[in-house]
Amino acid sequence: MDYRIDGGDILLRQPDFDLDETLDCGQAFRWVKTAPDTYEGYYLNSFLRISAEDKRDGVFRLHDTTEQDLLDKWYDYLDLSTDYGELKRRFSEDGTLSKACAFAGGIRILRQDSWEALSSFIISQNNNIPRIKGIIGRLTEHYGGYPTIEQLSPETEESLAFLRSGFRAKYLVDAVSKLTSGELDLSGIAALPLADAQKALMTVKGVGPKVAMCTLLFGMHKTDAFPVDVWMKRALEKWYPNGLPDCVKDFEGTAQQYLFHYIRNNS
DNA sequence: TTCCAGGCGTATC
DNA sequence: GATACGCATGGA
Repeated sequence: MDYRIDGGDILLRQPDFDLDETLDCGQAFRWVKTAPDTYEGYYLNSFLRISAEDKRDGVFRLHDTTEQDLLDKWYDYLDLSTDYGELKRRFSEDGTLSKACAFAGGIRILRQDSWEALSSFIISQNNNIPRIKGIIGRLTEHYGGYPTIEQLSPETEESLAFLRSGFRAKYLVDAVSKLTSGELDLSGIAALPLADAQKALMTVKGVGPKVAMCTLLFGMHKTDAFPVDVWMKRALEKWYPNGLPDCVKDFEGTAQQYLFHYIRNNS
């Protein structure tokens, strides 16, 4: 990791990283673009303002933060240990993926909190991104931050009406119930093989194959988890009717993000 | 106004 | 196991 301290900020040199493509691409819903090339958001309850200082050289300014926070939080959250240049070289054996990686080469998979990912993607189903952000915004405003499972445990479908999340409220309540009772344990699920983990998550009402895969990919950093939504169905029909190419092995989810962004912005 | 959204539960065959 | 349909809400 290439960084230096600059007053109260950190200057980070990081190739293969674009703020729009990573923080505003539908994998996380709490980042707000507050100025050109500037985002503000949270990992759990840690706030960060990050801006692109020099796009050509891939230099970013992490405002009002410390070396300790970079090493303890943002290094993991922004997945700085992964060499995306190497991954993109692997993916580029495939013609379509080569174009997808060239189209948006600054995508990274954020390592989000598992509960935030599970609840966010429950909210995301049959919904559009602006409204998903609105519901999650009301959620965090109400609790003064992203609510923990414990904070949500007294809530009911009726008491969550302020979210205006529609039929999804009862699904949140069921997830909280199963996690509070111990019937379900996210850290335990993270240790399971992919198919078993997906099956366990799907015991929650409102969690189907896609939401489970999103939880595994974005909330547990299972890079082989491959969420198939309406966009990926179109991509698979169009480009991969006979299955994914071998070059994505173990990183199907990472490849999915490039393909998702590519087909979503080119059709 | 009408359509549709990073799906899923349920009913039916 | 496959397929059809309804679902809360609001952005476009």
